[in-house]
Amino acid sequence: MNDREAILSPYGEGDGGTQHIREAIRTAIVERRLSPGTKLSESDVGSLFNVSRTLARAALQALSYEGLVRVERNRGAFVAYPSPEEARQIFAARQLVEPGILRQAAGNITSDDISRLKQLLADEGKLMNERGQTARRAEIKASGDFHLEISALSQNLVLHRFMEELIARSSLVIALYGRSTASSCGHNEHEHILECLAKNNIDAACQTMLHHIEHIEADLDLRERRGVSLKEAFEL
Amino acid sequence: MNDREAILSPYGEGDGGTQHIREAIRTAIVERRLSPGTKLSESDVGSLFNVSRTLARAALQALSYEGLVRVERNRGAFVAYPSPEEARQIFAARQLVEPGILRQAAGNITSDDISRLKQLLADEGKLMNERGQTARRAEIKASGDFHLEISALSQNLVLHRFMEELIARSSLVIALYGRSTASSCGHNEHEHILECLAKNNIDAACQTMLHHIEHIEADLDLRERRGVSLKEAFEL
DNA sequence: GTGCAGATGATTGTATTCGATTTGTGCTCA
DNA sequence: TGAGCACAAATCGAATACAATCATCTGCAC
Repeated sequence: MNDREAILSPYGEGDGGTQHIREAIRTAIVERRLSPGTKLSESDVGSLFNVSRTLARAALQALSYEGLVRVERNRGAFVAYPSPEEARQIFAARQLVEPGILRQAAGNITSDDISRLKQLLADEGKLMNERGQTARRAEIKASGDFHLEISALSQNLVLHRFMEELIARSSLVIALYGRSTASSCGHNEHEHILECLAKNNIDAACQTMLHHIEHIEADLDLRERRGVSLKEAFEL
Repeated sequence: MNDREAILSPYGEGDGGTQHIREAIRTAIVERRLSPGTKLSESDVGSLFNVSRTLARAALQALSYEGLVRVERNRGAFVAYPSPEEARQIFAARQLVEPGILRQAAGNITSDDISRLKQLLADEGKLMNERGQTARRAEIKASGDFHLEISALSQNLVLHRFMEELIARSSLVIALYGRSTASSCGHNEHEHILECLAKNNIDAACQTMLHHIEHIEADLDLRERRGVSLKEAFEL
């Protein structure tokens, strides 16, 4: 997670404490430690990180551009509560871009990359066998990381940034609408994609990727949880 | 441009004056009234819009997430000066997503949409025949608007947002590296795409779209303008 | 004349303050 | 008892103030 930092923040990496707060909250959201709808008060965030509201506000603003946080005027910031429609759009976008990204990545991949990815999958596999919330969380994260590694290999920062957003929001969606621990079924598919890449069978890799995303989405229970809006969720 | 506003800002549309400033600067950049490398001092921006530095800063920050503005720590904000590599990545991303978006849009398009788009192209054509900087600027903008209309028809906000970013940055790139007024050659291609859509010949539309983007990129003179950095550009 | 050191001015980074808006609570009155 | 209104608390929105950083300019030594 260390050397990724450079890739994760292509523009204005410094920005003092804002970036730090942003990353921390982002990770917390992706790992499900913050559940959708949770209120993120500027004062609370600020005091939590020992900074003023100014920086907290900037961080929350930044997260709202990624779609992870919803800011309502004069109300405050809340962890995003993606609607089923939003979820569908996110996965439609992934279906659209990921095969293309994979194709580009395949052109740049080295054997070193392949073994590194294999290691990543092995780690992911270990997590799968563990029980408990933290393992489950780490698993969600690791599952996303595979896709991010692929997009990094495409050597296209614009696309990589977009994928970061999509993966983060996907995690949120899975956390919300995920039916089972069936993300484990995705694990095999990750391996299969990697095998195809190793054999330079790019078309098969893309096919598998498409099925993979399809499977993830199929495991969701995309039914409206709320009648009018997510308003009620705040009070809990 | 009025009713598009709702689409343009899916999240947190209010945000007081920040959004206004952001739109104004964004439009100025896209229309080439602000050239790449120009310094955007927080105080200057603030006094220009009669707001405090706080709001100016927020607007610049927001623009930096779109890639239109570059913020350097303790240095300030500058209109982005995309590198040739960045330009290539932007167009690679467009090549990747636009055919897919077009395909989705084709599924939703109505005859009303088609006539509206025809009108848009007609307006664009008028601008092409005019001379002068302002006409050229409006033409650049109109050319991008066609692609944005298509992405709006895809009814996928996530993808639409991404396209907004790509189109805006493309304008910047064209302003920087554009060789001729050859964006006019793209006009015919827009028409051709629309004709294919009208005939429900989706594959041909996608093909044309790919060629179109290719042509735009081919018209660029993607050679590094600066040796070390864009530092010199600031002083001018 | 050239090069380094310190001072100075401008600009950004962050905190604090004041004002506006919303929400929640309790009171009054029908 | 319940609806409506008014006041109070909390939170956000924006502006201002202060601190830190960087760029430049000057002056002195070599």
